[in-house]
Amino acid sequence: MTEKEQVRFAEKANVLKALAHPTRLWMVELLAGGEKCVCEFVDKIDADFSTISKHLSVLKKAGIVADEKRGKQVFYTLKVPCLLNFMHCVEEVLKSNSKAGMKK
Amino acid sequence: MTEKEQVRFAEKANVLKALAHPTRLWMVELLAGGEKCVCEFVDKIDADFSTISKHLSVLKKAGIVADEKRGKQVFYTLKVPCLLNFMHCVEEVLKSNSKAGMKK
DNA sequence: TCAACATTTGGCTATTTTGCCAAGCATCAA
DNA sequence: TTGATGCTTGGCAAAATAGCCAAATGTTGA
Repeated sequence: MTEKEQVRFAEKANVLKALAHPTRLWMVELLAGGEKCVCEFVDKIDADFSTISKHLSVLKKAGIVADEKRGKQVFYTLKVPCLLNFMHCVEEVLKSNSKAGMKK
Repeated sequence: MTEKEQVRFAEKANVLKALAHPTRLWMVELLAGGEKCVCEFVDKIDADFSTISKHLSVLKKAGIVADEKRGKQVFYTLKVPCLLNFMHCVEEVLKSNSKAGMKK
């Protein structure tokens, strides 16, 4: 494996790492329904404002969402809609797991 | 968010977490070309046998790969081919990132 | 200018993840 | 049986991640 390939895999892993958290996954799914401001996330779950903000920042650094400040609020949008199709594939995995009884 | 939904997001996040590692991503891509035994992975990169084995076990627990012992060797196969399409989407993210100059 | 609001950042501890080494388990050949 | 081979597991230290609190920042309305 060349060094270039290694870098490539690391970059892809970073994008996945950003998605690999229950809260962030939930955020991405919410964003699929259109832009949201930070406060909307905070309202919907029981988590610290700062925690939400940090999660959004992780998604942003990974290039998954974009932010835009308007007035006092910051609105986030999903930059990469194809992520939603791919979620279906993750669901496939879960389905196959439950079918298999999924001995851990 | 109901508790059931929370569990669901956690499960999906687990699948993603399993994929969110450079070495494991590389393994999945290799497996896309057909089954491989553990030794084939070890041959191809400079990592401990035990490290490789543990990575494979992570993928297996997540339901992404299946293993089958034949003789002295254990062969792994990709259980969920759709994961490869989804990789294309991850590539999209990278492409969009590099286009944007990607200020961190 | 001041105060309230919306959000981000810094700092910290607790938890999880990684990857190496050594030890353990099967399988097969001699 | 014994030893070699292929792989997994346990244990551990180092590194990365999570989430809370407190403090800092930027924006608007009074």
